[in-house]
Amino acid sequence: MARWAAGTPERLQKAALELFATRGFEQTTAAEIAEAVGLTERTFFRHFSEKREVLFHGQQALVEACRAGVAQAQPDASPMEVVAAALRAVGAFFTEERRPFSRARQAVIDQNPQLQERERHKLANLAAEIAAGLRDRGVGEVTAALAAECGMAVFAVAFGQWLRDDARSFAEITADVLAELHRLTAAPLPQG
Amino acid sequence: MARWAAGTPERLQKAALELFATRGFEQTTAAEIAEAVGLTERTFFRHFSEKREVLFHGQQALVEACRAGVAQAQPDASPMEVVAAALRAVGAFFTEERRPFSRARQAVIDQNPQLQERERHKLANLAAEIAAGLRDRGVGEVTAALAAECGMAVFAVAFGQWLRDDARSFAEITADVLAELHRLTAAPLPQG
DNA sequence: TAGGTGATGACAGCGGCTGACATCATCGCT
DNA sequence: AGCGATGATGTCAGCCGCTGTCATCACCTA
Repeated sequence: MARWAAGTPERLQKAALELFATRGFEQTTAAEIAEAVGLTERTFFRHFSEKREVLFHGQQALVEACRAGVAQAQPDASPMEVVAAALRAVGAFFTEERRPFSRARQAVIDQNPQLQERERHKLANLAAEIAAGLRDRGVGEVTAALAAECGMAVFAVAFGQWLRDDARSFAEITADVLAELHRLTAAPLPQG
Repeated sequence: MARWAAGTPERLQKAALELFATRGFEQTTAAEIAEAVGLTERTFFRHFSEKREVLFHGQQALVEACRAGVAQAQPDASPMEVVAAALRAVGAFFTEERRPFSRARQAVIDQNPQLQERERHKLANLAAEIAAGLRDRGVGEVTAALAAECGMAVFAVAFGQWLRDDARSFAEITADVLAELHRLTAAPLPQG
């Protein structure tokens, strides 16, 4: 057990989410979030490098799930198979219990461009992670980047669907969106 | 002709690019940029909503080229054909004369996460623009979003190549990357 | 020449974020 | 029990990004 009250980042995140939801992101100061859990502004910034980061705490697990998914793909898998493996692994992160929190969090993010920007940034990092994994497997630079970016595209679309559709799991939705991607690009381009 | 010295945003951008390149983005204050062209910090922020925006001045033309590309696509074009049309239109923006500037600008952006974040944000806006155009054509929500995001993926990869490869035009590279996308997704997934 | 318009300057102020130093609770060791 | 090490927190000062407000000044129009 910790010396100090454990879960400080989590408590800050919870308080921040509530304050952002009621007052809005910009109308909430870091000092107010800290005060809500009995801490000071300075301490807030010791736990989070930026005010926005308080909403992204815990996402490291997602990155690692993604990395693991890439690592576990068959050695002879094609780039898109590796990407699919990464997406399946990511499905383990977005469990059913997580959905309410994700929804509340997304509602806040949808209200603020700065937060959307941050979320995109995290997504891009995820893509870079996958691309690096692909390059390690000997996939060419351009192919790796493209496949990873497409994986990001699928993820972004699937995640949005997952938040809306209570009836389907993240894995199901992702599989559908991946299939849709293959359908979309099935016909060759006339001017290709 | 204007009442005041014309091209103030352009002059600020030029000064900013030079200062960012030598000192770095964070080590350069908005006041310094303004002072470099004989203006005050306050005036800088009248031209640019944020310090970062000084590097994105002029990109509205890109958005409009993109929009025009979508509009000019054949009425019966498939989603990916529309995306390809948008990418071709965007090629008109990245002319040969623009390459040196783009390269210098990118070198600065590559050095700073905040700027990378901003660039991704702009790219996402572009994708949203294309997606909206697709929806206007009756393409379903999910398909539109996915196709647009894939277009963004192709653009991101192609742009990187364009900066590196002096010998090829943006249009050529984009066509290649689009072809690569179709190659990547040609084989159906085993678990699809 | 007078008045309108719009870019700029000057100033005050908030909030995000950081560095530096002090404090204090807990842990491990004796 | 006592003691030093460790690490989270508090306190304070300060820079910078960014904004509101009002004054100023250049230029245009009549």
